[in-house]
Amino acid sequence: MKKKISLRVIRRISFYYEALLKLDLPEDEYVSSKKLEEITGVSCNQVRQDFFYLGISIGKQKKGYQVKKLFNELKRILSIDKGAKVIVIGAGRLGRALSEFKLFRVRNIHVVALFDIKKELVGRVLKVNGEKISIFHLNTLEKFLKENKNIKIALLAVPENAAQDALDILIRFGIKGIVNFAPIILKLPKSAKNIQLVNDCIGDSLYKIVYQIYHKR
Amino acid sequence: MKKKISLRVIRRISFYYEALLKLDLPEDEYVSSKKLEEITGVSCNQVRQDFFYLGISIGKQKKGYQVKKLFNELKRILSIDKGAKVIVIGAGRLGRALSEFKLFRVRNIHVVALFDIKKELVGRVLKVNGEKISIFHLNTLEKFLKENKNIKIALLAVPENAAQDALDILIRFGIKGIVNFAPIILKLPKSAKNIQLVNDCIGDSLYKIVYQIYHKR
DNA sequence: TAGATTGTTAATCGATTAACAATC
DNA sequence: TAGATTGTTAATCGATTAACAATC
Repeated sequence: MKKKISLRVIRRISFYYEALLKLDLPEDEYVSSKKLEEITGVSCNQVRQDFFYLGISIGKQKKGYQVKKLFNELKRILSIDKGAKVIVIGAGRLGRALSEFKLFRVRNIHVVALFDIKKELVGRVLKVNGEKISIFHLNTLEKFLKENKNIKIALLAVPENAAQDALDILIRFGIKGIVNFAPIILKLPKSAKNIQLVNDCIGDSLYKIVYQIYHKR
Repeated sequence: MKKKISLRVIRRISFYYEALLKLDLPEDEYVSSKKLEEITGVSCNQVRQDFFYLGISIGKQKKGYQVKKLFNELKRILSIDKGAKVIVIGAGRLGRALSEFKLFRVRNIHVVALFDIKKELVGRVLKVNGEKISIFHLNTLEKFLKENKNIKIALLAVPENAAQDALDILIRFGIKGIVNFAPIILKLPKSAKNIQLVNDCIGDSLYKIVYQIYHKR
């Protein structure tokens, strides 16, 4: 599939999916774009535009979209059934918070291991929803990834000064997708081909609020 | 000030500011938009466009922007000198991670207290950069805010099912700006006037990575 | 039938990129 | 002077909103 997708579209698709989950309607029920607007706050025009863009054309005039079918389409786009196993680099508070992030479960995304270099963290085991997740030493990462070829995604939650090094290591060991939560903009080395990197600047929204509070008219 | 500002502009302004911090140049040195492009990855055209939009016109042809002056402008826009005291609702891992988030310090943003309802959390004291931050019971929030009128901003890091209630409480007690980190889209009640709310969906970037990994060509 | 809702196109809006005269 | 860099305008690009024919 060649279609480029923006973070905004992914976000809205997520809203629709979560809205359906929340509604918990019978599978043969229908929801209209208008109904989705009510729940998600996304305008019905935008909803239909998104569906059109993504090739979802299962609507019935006067009724809307059958819950079951829509679920399937959204699941397909979000790869919910395939899910994903991810690792977290950095087992500080942020890394651990991400590991237990509830919404990841709904998306079938599982944190399977954390890595750190701090003695006092390595060896600890987190319990998340009954599953045990171990914190390993970073120098065992290469071995770990060789034994777990299906892991392609890493979340980076290390301190700012360790982030670029960690990124290089991840790429070297074959990770294909990285979300950087460290407060620094990382860039992919030119040599990195087919690697996906997103910088997630956690504080941004707060800075906007601060701006608005101080600059409000 | 009436000028609307987008999250993207705020983000880039933050980049510029952090880039200057990192460069740590003498105050009378100059940086050009080209130089800022190198460090931040934002194109020099965008840099100048942003400065133009925000009324920063301190550049000298052939030289660029004097570090000291640019610092002052960026500080002014980001209200760095004023800073902000904020509270965190929810003292789980996410709430605690936010409380110790390093980058907030650079922005002169201080978490001064956390609130929760869990017995085992209430009364605990976090140590962040030498400062002590207490976890109080949520039912002491009203009193706390009455005694600390300067606190206008709250970060919401409670579980999904508690988020809407917590938002209502915050508004009732006079909070003016809220960043919601709970995995749910909150909406302001119609009665809420002059309240700023931003939903910060922490997982989004990961979902995009997952999409790209599975749909890459 | 009349009303509601889709799929799709067109119009608008906003954000980014490009261009360039001014000038140090 | 020639080259570099600004401030600003214009062109382009992308995303959202509006409109509406089709039709159940």
